[in-house]
Amino acid sequence: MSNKPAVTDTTPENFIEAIISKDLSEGNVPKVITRFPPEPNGYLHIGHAKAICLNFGLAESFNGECNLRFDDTNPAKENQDYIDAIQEDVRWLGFTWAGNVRYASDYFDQFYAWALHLINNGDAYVCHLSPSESSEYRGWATTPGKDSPYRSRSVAENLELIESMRAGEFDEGACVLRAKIDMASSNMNLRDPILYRIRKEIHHQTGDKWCIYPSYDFAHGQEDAIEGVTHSICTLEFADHRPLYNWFIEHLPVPATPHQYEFGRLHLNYTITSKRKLKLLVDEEHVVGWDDPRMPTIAGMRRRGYSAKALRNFCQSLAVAKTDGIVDVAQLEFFIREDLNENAPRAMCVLDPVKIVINNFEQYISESVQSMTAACHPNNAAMGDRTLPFTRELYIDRADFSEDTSLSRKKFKRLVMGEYVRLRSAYVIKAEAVTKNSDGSIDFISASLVPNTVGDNPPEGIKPRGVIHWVSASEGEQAEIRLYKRLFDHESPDGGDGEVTDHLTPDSMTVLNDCWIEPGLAYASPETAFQFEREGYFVADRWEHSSTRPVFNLTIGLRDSK
RNA sequence: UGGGGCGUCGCCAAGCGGCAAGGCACCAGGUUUUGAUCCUGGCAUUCAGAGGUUCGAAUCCUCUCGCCCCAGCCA
Repeated sequence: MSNKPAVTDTTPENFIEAIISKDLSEGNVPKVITRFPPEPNGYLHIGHAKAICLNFGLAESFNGECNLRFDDTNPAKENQDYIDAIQEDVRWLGFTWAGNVRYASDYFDQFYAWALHLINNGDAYVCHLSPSESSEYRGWATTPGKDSPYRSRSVAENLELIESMRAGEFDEGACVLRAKIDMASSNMNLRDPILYRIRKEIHHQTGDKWCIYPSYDFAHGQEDAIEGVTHSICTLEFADHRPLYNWFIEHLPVPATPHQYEFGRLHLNYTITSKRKLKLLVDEEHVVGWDDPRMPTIAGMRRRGYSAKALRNFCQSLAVAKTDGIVDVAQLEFFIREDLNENAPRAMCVLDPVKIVINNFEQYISESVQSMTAACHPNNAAMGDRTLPFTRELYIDRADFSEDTSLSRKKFKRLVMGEYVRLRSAYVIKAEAVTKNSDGSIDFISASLVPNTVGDNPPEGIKPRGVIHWVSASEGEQAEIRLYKRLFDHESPDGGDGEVTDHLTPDSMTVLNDCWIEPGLAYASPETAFQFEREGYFVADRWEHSSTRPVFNLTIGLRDSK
C-alpha cells in the first residue's frame, strides 16, 4: 500500500525518489514509468550500469515499469549488433523491461505528423542556411544570434519544402527543419533548434523509408509522452535541454506530459566512460573487442568475472545527486571482492611453477597418490569439500621459495632453505636442497614432509613460516592464465591534454601459458569464478575456456597487506 | 565577463535552523592452515571563503572564490 520504496537498507531517499514519492502521494501520476534510452552506437559501460540500475530500480521500488528504448535517430552511427549486445547486457544485469523493446524509430510517422503540426502553427520552418552559416547565425554565449533569412517563410512554402525533404529531393546538408523559438535566448538550445536533418542512410530498423531523421531534442520528450513515461531521468548535461523538452510537450498535442530530471553521471578514476573513445580503443585494436576483460563495458566486466550482483551493489552505493564527482575505482573493487569472497569457491593454481620433490614420500605414503580433503570455502561449510591429490612431485610458485635464510619470518612467510612451511590442506614440509640448471635457475627443490601434520599441528619445535599453495605435478593440469592490470595508468585518462591512448598501461595484459591448476578445474563451466588461494579471483573465460584448454582470467587480486 | 548546474574528511556522501550519519581508502590491534576473510578501535570543534540574521547556522540572507556543462545538421 505504501508508496515508499521497498528498500531494506537505511539508505536515505535520494532527490528523485523524493519527487516520485510526492508525485505518487499527491496523485500526480497513477503509476511510475521510467525508461532506459540508449543509442545503439556502442556497447554499454559502467556509467550506463548506473543509469540502468537507477531507472529499473526506481520502477521496481515503486511498483512501476521501466521500458528499454533505443534512441535510434542517427542511422549513420548505429547498428543491429549494438542493439543485440545492449539487450543482453541489460538482461544479464538482472533487469526485465516492460513489454517489447521500443525504438524511437517506431514513432517516426508520428514525429513527422507533429513536425507538420508545428509548421502549420507557424512554429517551425525549413532553413537553407549551410552548417557553417547556421553556426554563425547562432551567435555566441554572450552575443545573441540573428534570425535566419528563411525564418519568415510561409506555412505553405514550409509544407512544400518539408515534403520535398522527406521525398529525398535535397542533398544531405542542404536544409533542415527548425523550430521557431528565440535566436536571442540565453539558452543556446532555444536558438531555433534543429528538428529534422537529411541523412541518406539505410536505417537498421526502417530501412530506406526515411531520408530525414529527427534530432534528439525533437524525439526524446515525445517518445516519453507516447510511452507514458512519467519520470524521464537523464544526466546533468541535458539540464539545458529541459526548457526545449518542455517546449515541445507544450506545443504539440502529445498524449501525456512527462518530466525530465537530471542526475550526475558516474565518473571513475583510471577509467573512461565515453562510448566514442571506447570505440576508438576497439577500432585501433588497443583491446580485443568491446568485451575485452580490460574494458569498462558491461560485457567486458562480465568477461573479466565481475558478477551482475556486485555491479548492482556498486551502483546502489552511488549517490543519485546533482554533484559531479569522481568515484575511486577502489570503491568498485570493494564490491567485486565482497561478492567474490562470499561466493567464489577456493581452489589452488600455481602461476609460476617450480617443481618440488618430496624425498621421503614413500616412507610415509604407500600409494602414489594420497587424497587430501580441502574445504571449498573456509567460512562456509555448506559449499562442501573437494579432493586434492598429493603426490611425490608437486609444483609451488617460484616466488614462494627462497634460498636466503636471512629473510625475517615476519617479512617472508614462505618456504626458505632448511626451514618449514605448511602446504595448504596438506603436510608441513622442509626444504632440504635445490638442484639448479646450467643457467643458475632452480630445476627442482628437494624437500621432506613432516608426518602426521595433515590437519594437525607439527611437533614442538617445528615452526612453519607460513602456508603456501601447491598443485600435484602428475595429477594437476596445465592452464593458460591471463593477468590484467588497469587499462590506463593515469588517474584521469580522459582529462587534460593528450589522447586517451597516451595513457594506456603498456602491459595491461600478460598471458601465462605454463600454469598448473588442481584437477577438476578444467571442467568448470565458462564464467565460473574461483578464488585461487593467495593469488586472487579468477574466472573461466566466457569464450575460450574448455576442458582441453583451460583459460582463466584474473578478475581481481586479493587485498594485499604485505 | 550570457545561461544552466555544483561546492560537507584523501574519495563518494547523509544532513534542509538545534549542536557533523554511513561507505571506500588509510592507520593501530586481535583471530586465522589464504600476508585473504572476519573482529575491535582510530580517522571533519568543522561544512569553499568573508560578512550578516538568530539564544543557536553546514542548513536562512549578502558578497566573493572555485569546479562542471552549453556555440554538432551527435545523443
